[in-house]
Amino acid sequence: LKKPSSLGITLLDNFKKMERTFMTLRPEPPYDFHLTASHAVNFSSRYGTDDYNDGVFRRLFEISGKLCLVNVRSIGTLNSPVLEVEILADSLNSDIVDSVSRQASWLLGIVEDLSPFYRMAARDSKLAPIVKAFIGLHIPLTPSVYEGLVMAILGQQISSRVARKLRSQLIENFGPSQDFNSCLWYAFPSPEGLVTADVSGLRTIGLSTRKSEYIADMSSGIVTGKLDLEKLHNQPDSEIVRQLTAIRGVGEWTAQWLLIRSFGRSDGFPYGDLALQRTLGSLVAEGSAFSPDQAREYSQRWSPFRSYVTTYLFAALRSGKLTELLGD
DNA sequence: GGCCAGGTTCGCT
DNA sequence: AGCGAACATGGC
Repeated sequence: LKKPSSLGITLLDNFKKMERTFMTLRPEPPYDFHLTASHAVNFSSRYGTDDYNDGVFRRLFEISGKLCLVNVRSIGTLNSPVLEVEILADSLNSDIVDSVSRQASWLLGIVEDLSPFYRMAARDSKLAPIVKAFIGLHIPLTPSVYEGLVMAILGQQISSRVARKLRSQLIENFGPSQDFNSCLWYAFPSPEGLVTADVSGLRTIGLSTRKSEYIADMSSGIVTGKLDLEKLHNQPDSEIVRQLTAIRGVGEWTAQWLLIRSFGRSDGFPYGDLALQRTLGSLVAEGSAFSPDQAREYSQRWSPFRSYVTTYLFAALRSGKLTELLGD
């Protein structure tokens, strides 16, 4: 089977029993689809279940037991953005289409209004050039808190490269999959799937015993109903952090990360993050990294938009443009 | 081979 | 409260 990343746009040619539908979404301008989709896949062609190649963002969703492949492309502009969403599945109904519409909107950050953040950034001479270079970047969000949590735990402490490998391994070993025209696509594993995988199964992909336990325990909590992550959407930031850090395997870094990537809050700030500390150092302190306390202290000036600051700084870092944007 | 990487927990003072 | 070790793996 071919890897999806090598796939052209000829996906539909041989479809016989597949159903297909289209819809359009209108993001809050300014919206840069290429930047936002690139960020969603971490500036590689594939990240977890998400794939971005040839200008098309693709992801396999599992919606009430049915697997749906979603293809999104831009048919608008930065200031007048329009996205075309194509949905493919064995069978479709209006509930599935509604659900895909909601999830795709959330995933690609299309309802976020960036203008208050841009007004603040314009008054900050350090931040302004970096923000300017990524105008229209919205924050991609995880379809479920569970997915964000599992992905964050996988990424704790290890290099981003190792983390990426673990993430694809997790999906390819334990995620539901379906063949679409000789391309195998994977959806994110369900809590049930990872409970079945068990600590021993999770360890086989290269996770430490401890991380395997975190993930297995958390998945089991969701299956048994003891843990309800989605209900945290109704809570204030501080309460989300409090309840998340009570989960074994979740510390402050992970909780702040989830505020940004899974709850869509504007003011998350993972000040314990080594890469963020170094980036802040090169931004304001001539190169020497900030301590966690310094980072948190300095970041106060960016409240309540620290999720965006974090995202734009990482975008600059990961795209390799940070140094050139700093030298004025 | 040693050390570190987009942390967290656990067991010591 | 604060500090150090252990954790799996890949890259330099």
